[in-house]
Amino acid sequence: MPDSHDMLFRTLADPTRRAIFERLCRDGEQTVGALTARAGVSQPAVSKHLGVLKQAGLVRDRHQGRQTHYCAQPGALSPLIDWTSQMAGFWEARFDDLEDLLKRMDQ
Amino acid sequence: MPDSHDMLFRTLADPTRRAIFERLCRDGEQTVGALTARAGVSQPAVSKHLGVLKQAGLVRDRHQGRQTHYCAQPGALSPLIDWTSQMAGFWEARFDDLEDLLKRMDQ
DNA sequence: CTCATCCATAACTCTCTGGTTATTGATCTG
DNA sequence: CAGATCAATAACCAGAGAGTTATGGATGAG
Repeated sequence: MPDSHDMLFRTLADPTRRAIFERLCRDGEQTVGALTARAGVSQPAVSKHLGVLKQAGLVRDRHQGRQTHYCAQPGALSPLIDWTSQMAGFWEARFDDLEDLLKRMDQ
Repeated sequence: MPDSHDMLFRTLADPTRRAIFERLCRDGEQTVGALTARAGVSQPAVSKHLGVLKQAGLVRDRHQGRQTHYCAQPGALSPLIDWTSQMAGFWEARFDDLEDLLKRMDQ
């Protein structure tokens, strides 16, 4: 069972994909065509990236006629935030341990 | 010019590498041998991962005799935190815009 | 109905990278 | 000094994945 961090980090590791997500965060809902126009890669490539982003829960799609609108789901970033603060937390915890140790040594 | 986000995301995308970093955050400074013992991959693989982590600024090394000690530098995660909150920020800004719009429509 | 447009999928290529084993350099030990 | 241990590097391999072109299926327009 690959944890959610894994999918999240792997999904956001690609610059093109991250740019698409950023764009959706900045400017809101976009059609595939609009995203393709600025992505610098072909339309199938954009569709594939959107598929990966959707799989990771980072975007939602909405079909309207023959076009598909995608919008960002920034809430899906929370595991990433959790992980980051956990790492920082471990760091501080160990720092506190060191402080305790120094205090005890000081006595 | 690949921004620092890029290197950071790419570095943390690999599960083995991320596990090594997590371990250094949790348990503090470790030798290559100690890390290899729990990494599930060969020593050269661990050394390569540590090289990548170091390149990204996520770890520091300290040579002592014939062994090398590595420790995490969680401060290097800050661009990642910045990026994440920026994405969330864009989201909220657009939400505020929507609120403004609705307010104006309400008048 | 016919043609055009939009998006997704298929099939393929090519590069990148994470893994391996083998080796070397350096340091500790006897 | 000789042998052993630790970590880094070299050389290589295989799989993943990001890109392409080609195609198909569905919807809108004339």
